[in-house]
Amino acid sequence: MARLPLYLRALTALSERSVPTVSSEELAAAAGVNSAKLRKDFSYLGSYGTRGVGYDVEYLVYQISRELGLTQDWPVVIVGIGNLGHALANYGGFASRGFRVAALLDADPAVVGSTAAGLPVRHMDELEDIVTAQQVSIGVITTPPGAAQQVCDRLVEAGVTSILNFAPTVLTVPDGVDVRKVDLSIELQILAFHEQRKAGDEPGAGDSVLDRAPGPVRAAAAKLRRAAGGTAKAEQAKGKTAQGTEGDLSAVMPA
Amino acid sequence: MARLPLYLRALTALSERSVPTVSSEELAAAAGVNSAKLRKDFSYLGSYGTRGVGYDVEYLVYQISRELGLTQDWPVVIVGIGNLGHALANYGGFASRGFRVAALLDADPAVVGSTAAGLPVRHMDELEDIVTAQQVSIGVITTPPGAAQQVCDRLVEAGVTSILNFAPTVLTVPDGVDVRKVDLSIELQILAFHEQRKAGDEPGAGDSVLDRAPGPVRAAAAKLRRAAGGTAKAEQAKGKTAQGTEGDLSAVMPA
DNA sequence: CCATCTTTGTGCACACGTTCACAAACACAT
DNA sequence: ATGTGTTTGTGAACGTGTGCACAAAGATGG
Ligand SMILES: NC(=O)c1ccc[n+]([C@@H]2O[C@H](COP(=O)([O-])OP(=O)(O)OC[C@H]3O[C@@H](n4cnc5c(N)ncnc54)[C@H](O)[C@@H]3O)[C@@H](O)[C@H]2O)c1
Ligand SMILES: NC(=O)c1ccc[n+]([C@@H]2O[C@H](COP(=O)([O-])OP(=O)(O)OC[C@H]3O[C@@H](n4cnc5c(N)ncnc54)[C@H](O)[C@@H]3O)[C@@H](O)[C@H]2O)c1
Repeated sequence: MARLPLYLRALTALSERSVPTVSSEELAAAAGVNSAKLRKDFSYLGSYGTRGVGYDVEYLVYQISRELGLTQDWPVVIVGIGNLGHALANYGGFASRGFRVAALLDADPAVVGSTAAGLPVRHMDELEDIVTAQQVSIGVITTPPGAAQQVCDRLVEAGVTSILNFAPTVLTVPDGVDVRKVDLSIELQILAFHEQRKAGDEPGAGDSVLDRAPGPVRAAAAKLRRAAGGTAKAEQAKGKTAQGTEGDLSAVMPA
Repeated sequence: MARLPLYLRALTALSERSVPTVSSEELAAAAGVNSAKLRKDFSYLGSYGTRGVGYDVEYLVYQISRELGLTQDWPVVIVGIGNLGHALANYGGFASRGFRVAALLDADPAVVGSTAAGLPVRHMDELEDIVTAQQVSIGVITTPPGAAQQVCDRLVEAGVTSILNFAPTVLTVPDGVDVRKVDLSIELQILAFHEQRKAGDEPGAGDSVLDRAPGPVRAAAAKLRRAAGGTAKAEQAKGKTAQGTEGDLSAVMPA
């Protein structure tokens, strides 16, 4: 399950404080989940606790680490050493969790050759050699969105079977390849959505009348919109033209 | 729903190519979801398409933007201008999606006063004033994990009601405050988990014998572990001591 | 050795999200 | 105006994940 890393983090914190055992209740509180869920997770995992006492912290740490494959360390390549790539390269939290940065890669000759976090930035041409030689199976993509799919293809071709994608792009990969994406804009948009909910429910304060009208009015409205060659009421959209870096909202009010 | 931003991104891409309408099938493919799911999302949202034709791209873009609260722009503060804070400050994708960086904040005097992405880094003391004056409701935490809860408390106290947390910490907040977390280590660990699954199922290759034995052997094993004062078989763990930056795996083999 | 108390492991019901499949609705050509 | 083709909107079945609640298991104290 996806909650194991959470448990592991809570457990290691306890381990550092030399706590010998935890009850499911305590651990669940520390990890921010339901205690029944935690117990079910552990039972499904096969790890056994002791009734009346709880779980042995050290044993669980080892069990979960093993289950997650953290008893071995995983070489990782980072492709696209810009703002985000630099930050990731400098991040110490990876090494401490069993992930080793095998190489930093970029296509820009101006970036290639510089160092980040003590590692040299190497050229994309070396990708295949590096992946093969060091048996890299995990790749991190921090290139601009336009290059992401192309980089992804090369990674997969070279033998990478797990990809962590930071570019706001939907990657298509063959079966057997796992992709996880981290999209900061989406996170913020979700927050904004809830934020708006809190601040009273009057989203547009105007055009909801037609849209919520049932029956034949709907068809009329649709026809109207199409006839106008676009959004009939887009004039209500803010004048913010936003010279989109990725050009996402740049066309709320089209030409 | 959490998929609206995805749809929005696909739709804006279409909008830039001046595509007037899309079928649910096409859009679903572009967003990487099931078409029925997409239709249900839209119907739940209240936006109407036209049967036999599809959805009006511009109209949908506006509708979703409005639903997400993207017709207004949201001031955001970033706290902790280290590696990650810098990267976020430099990221243009926020501004283009309706998010404006209201201020960069840090506690370190060595960092305060420098500039990042053209903005000055200001001291934490100014937090309350900034949040109040600019009516900031969204805060981003990129401090070390130890400071995260404390920073979170101050943000909430100042009036922030939505928090995006990059520190590997479970934040506790009062009701009415939303927290979303982005944890890169967890993402990598999940990938490693699946990666291990692919590479044959022999996680420990040794100690699974006892653990999977049913019946009274379980109790014996548990007793044994407790008596040994820790993991009876942790000796099988790799010798990698990992001088943990956050000290996460540093205690797989305890003292 | 027995009683009591704590905590696990899990059966079960429930709620939610997902997917299929199809009728109604609309466009378009004739 | 009518038929045909396309696509939406949604009812209903399905699978999954979640949480309650409780019996069994073991610890602990007498
Ligand atoms: N910076 C952030 O905080 C942030 C936040 C959210 C999302 N993102 C996303 O992460 C990605 C990277 O962001 P960034 O700010 O670091 O951008 P950036 O422009 O600073 O860095 C991109 C790097 O990728 C390299 N690159 C370009 N094409 C390449 C190719 N074909 N092969 C290899 N390398 C190539 C460039 O040379 C550059 O060094 C973008 O997709 C962005 O949308 C960034
Ligand atoms: N860098 C990454 O790629 C990365 C990846 C995953 C997670 N993270 C997490 O993000 C967080 C930041 O990472 P980083 O690499 O940028 O760390 P960093 O050490 O480079 O930056 C942290 C910044 O926070 C500031 N700070 C410390 N205490 C503060 C306080 N009480 N109030 C305000 N500011 C304070 C520091 O002065 C520093 O500038 C960490 O929790 C880390 O675990 C980072």
